[in-house]
Amino acid sequence: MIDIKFIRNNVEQVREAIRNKNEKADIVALLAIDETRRKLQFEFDNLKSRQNNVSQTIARKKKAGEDAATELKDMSTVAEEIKQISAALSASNTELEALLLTIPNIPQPEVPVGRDESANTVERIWGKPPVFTFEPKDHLEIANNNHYLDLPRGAKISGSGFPIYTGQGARLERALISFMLEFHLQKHDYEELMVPLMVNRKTMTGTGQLPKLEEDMYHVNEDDLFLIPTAEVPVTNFYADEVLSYKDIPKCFVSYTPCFRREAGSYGKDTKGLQRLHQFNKVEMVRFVEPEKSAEALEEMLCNAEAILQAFGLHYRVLNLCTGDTSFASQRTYDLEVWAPGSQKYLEVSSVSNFGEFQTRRANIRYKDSSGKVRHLHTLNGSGLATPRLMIALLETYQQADGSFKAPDVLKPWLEINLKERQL
RNA sequence: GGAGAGUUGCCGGAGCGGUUGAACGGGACGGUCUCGAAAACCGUUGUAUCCUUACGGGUACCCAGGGUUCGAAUCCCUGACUCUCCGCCA
Repeated sequence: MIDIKFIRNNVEQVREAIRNKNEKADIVALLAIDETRRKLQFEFDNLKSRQNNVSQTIARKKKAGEDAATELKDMSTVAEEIKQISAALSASNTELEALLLTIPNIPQPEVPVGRDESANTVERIWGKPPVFTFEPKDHLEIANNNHYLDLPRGAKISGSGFPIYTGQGARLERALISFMLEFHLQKHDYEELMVPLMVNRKTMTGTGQLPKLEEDMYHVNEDDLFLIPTAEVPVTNFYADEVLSYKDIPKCFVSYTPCFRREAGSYGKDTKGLQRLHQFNKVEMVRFVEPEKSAEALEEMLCNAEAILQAFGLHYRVLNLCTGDTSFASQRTYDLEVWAPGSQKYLEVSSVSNFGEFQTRRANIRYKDSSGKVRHLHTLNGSGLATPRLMIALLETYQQADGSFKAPDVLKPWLEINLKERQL
C-alpha cells in the first residue's frame, strides 16, 4: 500500500498512477477521511491526556484520605466522551485502511505508459525460432502421441483446466520442477522453502491479491482459507509483522508450489491443452532487499529466470510491461515469453516484478538499517518458471519428425534415474 | 474432538486495579580504564501516531478484539497461537 503521507503530498502523481493502471480509487474520499481521522485523533489524545492527569490526582487524593468526588464526577463525563470519540476514530481508521488497500502501486518512471499489452515494449530477444524439416505439430498432439497427458480424465475428475500428467509426461513435469529448483539453489544461491498451499485472508491481503482479486481465487468457506495462486503469497508473507536486521538482508527464496487460479472471466481464451489452467506447477523466486538495491535485484532475477530458458535452449523474448499491463502491486514488471513453434506464438512463462515497499507496508515487513533506523524492505518476485507453457515450448521445440519427443540433454539426468540399477 | 497450562521489551523473567513504557538479570551499543583485549565501572538501548518550521510535547501499544472502572499489563468475556495429556487419524 502507499503511504498516506505520500498520497497527501503527491495527490496528482497518485491520480495519474491510478489512471495509467486502469484502476479506480476514490482519492477525494480518501483524503477527506484522512482529515477527519486526524481531527478525531487530536481530540482523543487531548481527552486522554486530561483523563490520565486527573486519574493520578484522584489516586493521590484517595491515598491521602481526601475527597475526590468532584474529580470523579468530572471524569465520568470525560470517560463517556472518550468512548464516543474512540468509536468514531476507529471507524475512520477502518474506513481509511479499506480505501488505502484499493490504491495501486505507482509505476516507476521508466515504465512505458499504455492501456494494454499492445503498449508493451520488447526489451530483448534470445535465440532464434527452431527450423523444422517437417510441419511442426502443436504440443497437445505430441503429448497425445506419447501418452504424456490425459486432459479428458482430468476434466472428468475435477473439471477442465486440471491436467493429469501420465507416464513419462509426469516424469518430465517432475524433472522440470527439480531441475529448476536445483538450478536456482546451486547456481543462483537461493534458499528453498516449502510452504502451505492454503493461506488466510490477512496473508492474501499482505501481497495485494485481496481485496481486488477475491473472485480469481479458490476459497474454502469453512475455514476462510484461500488456495494460493502463486508461491509469492506464502513466501513473501514469511516475514510478515517482523523487523529484520540489515545483516540478514538480502534474503532470496525459491519455492515450488502448485498454483490455483479460477481464471474467472477468461473462459474460452487460450484453452487449448496446457495454455491456461486452474492448477499448474511453478517454481517461484522471491527476494527481500534494501530499498536502494531493488532495481538491481530486478535485473538479476530476470537473468535468473532467463538462465533456465537458456539452459533448455529455448527461443524467447523479454517484454517491458506498460503501465496498464503491470499488476496492481507492481512498480515495474518484465515478462518472459517463450516461443512455441507448433502454435507459432510467444507464451508467457515468467513475470518478474519489483514491488518496492508496497507489499512490505501491507504485510508490515521492516528491517533495521545499519544506522538503527527502521524502514520498510523492498520485495521482488519472479517465476522461475511456470511449467505448463514451458512444457509446451519444450514439446514443440524438441519434437521429432516421427512425432516423438527428445528432451534436451540437461534434463537427461532427471529423466533417467534408474533405481533398479542402483540396487535400492 | 475432550481436559489442562501458557502467551510481558532483543532474550530470560517480575509485576497488589492508581508516578509501570514496564522491576531484576542477560545481550547489544557508547564511554572510562588498557599497548591491545578481558574484567570492572558509568551511560544508552522500542514502535506507531498526532501537534510543532524547529526545540519539544501529547497519545497508543505487555497475543488480538470486546467489556467492567474515574483509572486495566493487572479483573471479566470471546478469539488466535503454543505446550502437555486423552481420543481419532495420515
